[in-house]
Amino acid sequence: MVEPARHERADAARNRTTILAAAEGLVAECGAQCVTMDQVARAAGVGKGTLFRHFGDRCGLMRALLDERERGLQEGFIRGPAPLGPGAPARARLIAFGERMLEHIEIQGDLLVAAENGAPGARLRHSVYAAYRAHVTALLRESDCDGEIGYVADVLLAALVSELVLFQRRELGMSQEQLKRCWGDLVRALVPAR
Amino acid sequence: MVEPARHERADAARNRTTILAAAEGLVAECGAQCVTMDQVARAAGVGKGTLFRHFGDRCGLMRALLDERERGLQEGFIRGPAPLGPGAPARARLIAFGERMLEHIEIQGDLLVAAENGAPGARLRHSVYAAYRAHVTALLRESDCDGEIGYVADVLLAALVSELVLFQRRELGMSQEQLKRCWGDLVRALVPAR
DNA sequence: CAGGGAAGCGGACTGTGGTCCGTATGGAGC
DNA sequence: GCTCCATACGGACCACAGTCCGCTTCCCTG
Repeated sequence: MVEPARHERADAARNRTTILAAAEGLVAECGAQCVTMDQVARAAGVGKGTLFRHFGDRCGLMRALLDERERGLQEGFIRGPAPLGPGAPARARLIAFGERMLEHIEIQGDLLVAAENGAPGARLRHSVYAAYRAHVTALLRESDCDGEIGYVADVLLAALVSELVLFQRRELGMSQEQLKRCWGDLVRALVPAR
Repeated sequence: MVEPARHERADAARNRTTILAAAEGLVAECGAQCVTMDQVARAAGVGKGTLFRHFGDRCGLMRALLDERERGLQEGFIRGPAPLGPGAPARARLIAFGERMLEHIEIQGDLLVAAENGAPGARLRHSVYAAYRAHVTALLRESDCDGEIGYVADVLLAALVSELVLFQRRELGMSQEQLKRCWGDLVRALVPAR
């Protein structure tokens, strides 16, 4: 999605950046929730068809807006410094993973919700979920977690779904520190100490 | 929603049942996913306004279709025989709770997804979620679960979100028995043995 | 530099969820 | 049975996501 598949034509590349800039501005201005595709197209001075050609659907556009930061996240998990990256024990890395995600949701919350709110199940089928799942699964395997590792990964990731986290933060009034503490307890309860 | 708020007018009551019957038929025929509100209105011989007056929105209609069965579920949790109902130790009740939910999802899966796919966070704010959350929270408290009980309840319920369960069943190819086993392991890991 | 064809563009169009408001009707009070 | 008005009805109407297709532009080839 972020790569120009083969040879992206000059006008297409120009349009993509224009659209992203316009979308970014509108989202900053009035929230991801209330930005419409027509608005973005108009703001970018581009036809609606072009919008959908580039990003597939609304969620695709939102994901594209998140893409850069999301890639930063993934870099941190894979190659960054411990305890997020390699070097620390798997359980500590899992805890750091969750805390990092919670911080990410804190900042990008609404955008994340907008990006996930697509066709039912689309979120789970998407490659981003697969990547997180693979990461968590690997860490679980590394720490000799008993039981079905894939299932535990799904449960852990379910605890980090942005819709739920925002509900806990805003509706239940939990603080971020509290959520991080709870996440740590959860991981410690599910993953043996080594 | 299921009660005639005060004195429901005769024509209104008639329409409600007609609509529910029509919707039920259409859903049975071609799946909850692909039934449109116009279709239901036409099939029930009723205006669209009437539809929305009675059920608020699409999700409301789907929830109404689920309502009877859902109420059966809740009855079972609260007053039914052990281990689902009172009498068994809390941890066993929690395990039974999850297994019952998994069976429910097995049967009502698509309808549940259609009923949950509303505005972001609406599912969590809805009274049905609150009821399940209260039930799980009470069982956790009863079993002297350490840590933030509310958080653990959210995590447990997140593992039972129908979107996720259907993904695990259909996309990951997990069997229902496997899911029940995993659920049991999850509860046992999070709840002390007493 | 010219020609041709593929890639891209735009905006009219469609389908769907949801609202609005003028009209019809049930049923309470007489 | 009659009157009256809160309640409910219906379908035209709106907003928005997503599609379609005739036209334009880019850029590769010779």
